[in-house]
Amino acid sequence: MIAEATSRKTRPSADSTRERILAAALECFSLQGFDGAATREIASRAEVTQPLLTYHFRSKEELWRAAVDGVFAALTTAMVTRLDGLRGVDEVTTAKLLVHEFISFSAAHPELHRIITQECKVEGPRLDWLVETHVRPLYDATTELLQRLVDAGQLAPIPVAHLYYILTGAGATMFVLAPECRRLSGVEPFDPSVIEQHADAVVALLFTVPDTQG
Amino acid sequence: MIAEATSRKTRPSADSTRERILAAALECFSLQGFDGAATREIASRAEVTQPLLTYHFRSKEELWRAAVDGVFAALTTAMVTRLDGLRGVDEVTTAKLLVHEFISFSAAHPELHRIITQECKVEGPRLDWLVETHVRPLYDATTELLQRLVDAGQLAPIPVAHLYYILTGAGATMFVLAPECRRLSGVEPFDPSVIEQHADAVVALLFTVPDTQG
DNA sequence: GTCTATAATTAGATAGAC
DNA sequence: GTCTATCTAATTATAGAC
Repeated sequence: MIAEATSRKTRPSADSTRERILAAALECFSLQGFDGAATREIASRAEVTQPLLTYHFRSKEELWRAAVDGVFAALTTAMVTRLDGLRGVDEVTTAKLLVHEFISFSAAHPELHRIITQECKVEGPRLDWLVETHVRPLYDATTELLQRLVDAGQLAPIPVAHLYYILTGAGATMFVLAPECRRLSGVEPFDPSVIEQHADAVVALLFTVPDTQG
Repeated sequence: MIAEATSRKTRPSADSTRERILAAALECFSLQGFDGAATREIASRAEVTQPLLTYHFRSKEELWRAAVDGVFAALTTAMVTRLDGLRGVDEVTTAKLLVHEFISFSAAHPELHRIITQECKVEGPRLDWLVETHVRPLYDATTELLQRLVDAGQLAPIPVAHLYYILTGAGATMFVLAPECRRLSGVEPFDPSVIEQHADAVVALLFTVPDTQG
């Protein structure tokens, strides 16, 4: 029905196929790890055959990288978009709202933390690539903000490396361990009001400067 | 050289073999997950052959359970021993020292959190068993203490399910992501003084009740 | 209690038709 | 761009010698 541009190099179906493969790959890799994920299952979820993965992405390794690129791009977009909406807002309020945004993202995309946790188990080229390509920019931006808040007396005087892992761990663990949380407490972690409540809790604990009087 | 009791049912070598297998199994399962861990590698690390695992533990599944029993037994021992040394101490101080103990244990045995994280990715009988057998007693004891502290005004009024995941996430993540932490910050998470500093930080943030005056 | 040898399954990657 | 068929290697579990 619709005339297609003759200049395009790939068939119109290819884009959506790639997208489906990437979505399936992210899911499988985050759930089962790089070695544990079977390319056949990724293909099956994407409703294509297994050799097609090799056609679109040269190898399992490159497919993994493309899938990881995807989540981090989504995170960056979410954080930058939020920040753009906060021009002129003071730094403490901005930081609190960014923590909210980060926790919302962690709930919507627990794959992010799962992938990092998976790869942090064994030293290797995948961890090298992951940290240097994606995590370091995130860490640097976060800890720079945290340091300014500590210097301004808005955060407890704790080294920023510790604050970083307290923030990310406290923020994400409930969603990464969602099936456990549901069983133990009856709380549904992905309920929007629960996500909100969790973010409020983390912000409340983080942004309360302790008495210097012990 | 040494005369052995004739009444024992297993050879003297068997006990130490079982221990070596269990140690190797815990390491492999925590690093690679149940499916990812190869029984051949577990056997190799324990310096035995692969069919011997089947002899001592009927299947890979039962080996996994035995290995998991081991870490949780170690955690229980550590916490109970610490608690026994604190008879007569007030509840707030006790709680703070138990948080320290938990964080020290998490640093010494990151396998605990790795195993839980692994299994929480897919619903299944292993997760059922893990939660009901080992995690629930831990969760119940912890949240009962947290609730008493909230009621006494010693902790911010946050639902205990949230406090539980904030505490465990904030306490353990730095050690679970140790290779990343090292690269990003230069901080060595397993340095005893760093562990101590991290525990102090978590306690400081957790036990500071926010101003009700916003 | 520990081994060697092997059976049955499944993995990622490739060849080549369409 | 997508498929079927297949190769090679690695997996858990088992049989049976010692």
